Amino acid sequence: MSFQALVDTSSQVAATSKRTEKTALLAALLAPLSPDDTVVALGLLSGEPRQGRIGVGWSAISNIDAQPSATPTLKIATIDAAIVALAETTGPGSASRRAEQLHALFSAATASEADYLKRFFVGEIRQGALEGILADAIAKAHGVPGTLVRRAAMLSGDLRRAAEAVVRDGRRGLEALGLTVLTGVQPMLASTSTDVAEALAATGPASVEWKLDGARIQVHRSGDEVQIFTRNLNDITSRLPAMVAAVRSLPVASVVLDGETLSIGGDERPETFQETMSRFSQDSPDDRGLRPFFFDILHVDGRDLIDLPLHERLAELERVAGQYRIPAETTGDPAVAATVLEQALSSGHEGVMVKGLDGLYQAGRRGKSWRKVKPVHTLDLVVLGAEWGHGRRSGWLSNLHLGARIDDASGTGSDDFLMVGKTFKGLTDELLRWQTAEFPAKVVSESRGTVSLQPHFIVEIALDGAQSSTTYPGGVALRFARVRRYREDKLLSEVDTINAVRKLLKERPRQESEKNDSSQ
DNA sequence: ACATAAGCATC
DNA sequence: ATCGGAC
DNA sequence: GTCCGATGATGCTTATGT
Repeated sequence: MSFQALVDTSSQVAATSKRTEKTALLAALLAPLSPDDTVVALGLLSGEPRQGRIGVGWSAISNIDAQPSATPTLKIATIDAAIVALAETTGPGSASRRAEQLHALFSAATASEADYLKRFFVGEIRQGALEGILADAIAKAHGVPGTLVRRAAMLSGDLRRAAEAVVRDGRRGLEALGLTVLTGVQPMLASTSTDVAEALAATGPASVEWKLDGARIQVHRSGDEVQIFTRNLNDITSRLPAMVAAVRSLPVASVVLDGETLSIGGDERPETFQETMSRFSQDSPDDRGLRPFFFDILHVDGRDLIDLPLHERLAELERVAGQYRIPAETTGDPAVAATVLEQALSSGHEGVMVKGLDGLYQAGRRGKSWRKVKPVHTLDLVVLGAEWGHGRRSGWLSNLHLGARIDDASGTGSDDFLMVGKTFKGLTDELLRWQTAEFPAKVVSESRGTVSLQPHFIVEIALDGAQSSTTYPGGVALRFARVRRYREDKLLSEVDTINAVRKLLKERPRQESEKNDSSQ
């Protein structure tokens, strides 16, 4: 593929917002593929180049023409900041003019930047970047059903594998791709329900399992060989030696398990998510504080289990790894499920998963037979500022800076506020229009895409909880904050206090000595 | 040598 | 992660 | 039902700046 064709197509892909058009453009790119080709398909990523690093974004393209095509590989590259910036900053003009601009920028990139980009752009697809569209495009280009491409990609954990298979062997090659032990499978995801009754109504009789606040793990074992993957199929085997040993001791020759890992304290209660992440992310770790909890099994001793109903998989899981099973109860009764939820919460966990007993393991899908249920908190907070949005939100004030009220012991009502987080979620186009129209009247200053506002607008925020923070002045930050609605009926004195936010911090269990102290 | 920022990961 | 919008 | 795009907080490792 020529550089020019690449630039032309990427510009077009960047310029259209219609999924079908993107698919068609990419399919045209992929159609002339032969097994000897190295082909570059373009994904378009969100975001803008980080300040001072724009030069990095461009040098990628200069290397693409030079890629050797020694092996019959379909290479899918994603063009990140380069194409976004190309579309947004160069304005109208011929593709060749844009190409010249790009070349000028490439030459300004340092050697390390170019090296980084080679790794990043060529031969790698960033997780989640337009994969659906790319899968459709690949299917279209080769005249096979999209579902086949997707299934192959999910089970082999990698769109590139599926693409290679169609290019080389057509439909038959796709159909031959399946679950392979020691190769990551895209994990099944869950949809959300507001309460256990709603979840059970959707699933029917279910396994109601504690939802633990840790990191997803997928464990493969074949003989003595063990591989552990994250949710995005990153290989973290070397970071978890104790877990590898535990898996080696299971009474099987080969197995694929799905679960969660987190840090559990001496009192058997979970540590904070931050603590878990600290242990989980360290490169030279002692992972003994990290415990595995498994909730599914995809393969055992030569048998794939993904197309068996959940209750049969759970029976296998119990047999193979019963000691590591996540706490769960099977029921169709909402009252029983509610009790399980209460137990999970009072034990310090996040909520429950409700999983239909007849459901199959739908790799990579947000299965309707898996529902997560977590309690939702709400707070009334004040808007301290807002940021101008990007992409489809450009021209609108989008991301809100949220403040909690400082408690006032004098009782006269304070109007001082501490920032506790930001959110852009939950805003409809109508709300974006509204706040973009209303906020300017209260602006006190503006700099670098952020406007500061007098405390005036009060907004109801839904959130999952709070976590300790070193970046915010009150020492707490919101977790997964989203806008519910504006509260024009509320007074500033009714804004929730910083202490109310702090109460949402996960409470650590008290030590025995403290319990004794407090009872005196 | 040390401090800060970028980049990527988890949720 | 979550959410709204587009398909 | 799915996918995409726009962004949240935080921790660790590595690159860059002084």
